[in-house]
Amino acid sequence: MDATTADGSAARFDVFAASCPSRRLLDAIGNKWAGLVIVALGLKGPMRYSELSLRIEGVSQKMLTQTLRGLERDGLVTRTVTPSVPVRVDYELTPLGLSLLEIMRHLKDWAETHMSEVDAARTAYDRASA
Amino acid sequence: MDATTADGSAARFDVFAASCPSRRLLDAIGNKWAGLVIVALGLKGPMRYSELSLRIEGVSQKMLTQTLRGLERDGLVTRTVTPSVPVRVDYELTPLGLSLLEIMRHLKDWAETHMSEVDAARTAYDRASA
DNA sequence: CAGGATCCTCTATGATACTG
DNA sequence: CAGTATCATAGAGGATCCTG
Repeated sequence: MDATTADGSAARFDVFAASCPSRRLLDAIGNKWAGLVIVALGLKGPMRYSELSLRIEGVSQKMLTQTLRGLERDGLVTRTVTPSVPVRVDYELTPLGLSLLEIMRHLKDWAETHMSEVDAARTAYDRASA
Repeated sequence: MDATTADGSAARFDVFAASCPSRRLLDAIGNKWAGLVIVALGLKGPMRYSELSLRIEGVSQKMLTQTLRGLERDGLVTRTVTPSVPVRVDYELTPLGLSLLEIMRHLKDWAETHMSEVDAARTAYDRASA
């Protein structure tokens, strides 16, 4: 993990450098909705805009669109337009998106396994502070 | 991951419900610095506040303190004060924090493996849009 | 050294209205 | 249906000064 190179030739990754790609990873999945969209698309095959909208509780049109655009730009999802009379648009995970889905599943598993501990710690902390 | 049950009997977690704990997981690691702090603490043993501050490029005092407090509250790190003449404070991952570190390593690995693909997709997308 | 307290600035996110 | 455009706002994040 060298932060020494500016060219990036021999350097691997330095999460602590402001310019490291791994920081952009956090941008990609760290935002409020991207992870949720990826997991939603992982549940089944292609999903329509409206399906996603219904499935992901609380997302606004703007945020859903913005998130999908970002994921498309990053090569994580594909956007397929079918020019029928009411237009139909399907979103689907790319292979790259599927690989990220695996990570999201790890996150999900961690949450399922340890979230109660986090809650307990939080309660204890708050009680001690009060 | 059933989103189908309204009764909640058989349902485990529904990431798509606004109240699901998994959303709070995203809060815990999705913010700009928490993940970085965890990875930093995973590099070696306990670290002092100033060490972390130097290691994590770009963090402000406020954000570092705030992040550490949050992680402590969630039971992911411990805070140990040594009342020497200039006070000394060490932060260290708890077992729970270590388990999350594992996930962070998955994320890091994914980034190292696929970030170039993301960059390529991004470049292509931007070129096509121009 | 390790923060606490303030003030200030964006950015992320949302609500609403409109369109091909 | 699947968005785009616009306006509005809370809160994340940062700069700075101060203290035990």
